[in-house]
Amino acid sequence: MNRGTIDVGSRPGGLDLQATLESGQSYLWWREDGADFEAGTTGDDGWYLTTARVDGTPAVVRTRKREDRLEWESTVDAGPLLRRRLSLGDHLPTIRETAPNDGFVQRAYDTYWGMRVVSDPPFPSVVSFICSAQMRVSRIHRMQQSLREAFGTPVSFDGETYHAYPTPEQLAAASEAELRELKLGYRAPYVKRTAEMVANGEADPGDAAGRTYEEAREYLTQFVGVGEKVADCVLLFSLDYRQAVPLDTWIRTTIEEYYPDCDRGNYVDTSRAIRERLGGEFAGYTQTYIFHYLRHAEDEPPEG
DNA sequence: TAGATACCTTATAG
DNA sequence: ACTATAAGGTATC
Repeated sequence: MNRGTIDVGSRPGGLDLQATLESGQSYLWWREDGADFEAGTTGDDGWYLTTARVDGTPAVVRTRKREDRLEWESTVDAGPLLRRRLSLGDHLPTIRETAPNDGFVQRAYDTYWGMRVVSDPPFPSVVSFICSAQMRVSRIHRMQQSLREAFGTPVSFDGETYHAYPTPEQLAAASEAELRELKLGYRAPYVKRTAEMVANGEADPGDAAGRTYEEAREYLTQFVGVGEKVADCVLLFSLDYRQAVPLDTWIRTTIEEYYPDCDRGNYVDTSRAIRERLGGEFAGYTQTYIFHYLRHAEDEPPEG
């Protein structure tokens, strides 16, 4: 068993672990206490678990926050992995500086200050967001758990057996019927065909990185089940395009209510307009705070 | 090229 | 109880 701690208290903005992991950015983590992310259970002093691949080998990691330190235990040295996946190097005050000085945006930042935009591995991120179409957050999460348990490689850790997130090859080998049994619905063939594309080398979501933002989004839409919105999610939550603003039903409501002039009637132009309105470079970061705030704290009184 | 429609399944509202 | 509706949309026509 490898163990370690990471000081997060001294990092600008600190770390709100629960908000980071339960805000619908990543579907690759689960709570050790088994509580549903939508159950409203508060506090981030319990363990969160995930799997990862280190040099191709499946690993298990668990982490929790104690005071100003992030503690972790793992089958491997998980320090570097956590720093990256949780974006601990992001300078939150600099990011917040770019956000508009609107009341509800500032309240969102106040409420979840310390929440970081994650950097998930590309393939699991693509599959997660293909599954997200017309689906509730809790069920997207459940689907990824089902995929891991049905098709992932078993890994032993601390006396328990876990399952790594399936590889493209493992998902490509699954039948559409098997995927439908896991309640993926019409997303089942999308997941299978995308996994096949990656497995046979036709394309790789990681290859979108390095392109300009809009070219990268175009590249990702070649995968089956990946449209503009899902592509933006992958760019933001996996490939470090912090300007990407996924136009989901929540942000569309926000645009309607607060920024009606940004509605240009189509995805690409509306996306560009709201991206500029939310500060450009880190617009997606701000969108993530807004999304989480609208879903969970809209009725809470403002802080201060 | 822009617009309408079908699509799995489940939780929640009415 | 029972039906309608919506859920972090996309593919297809």
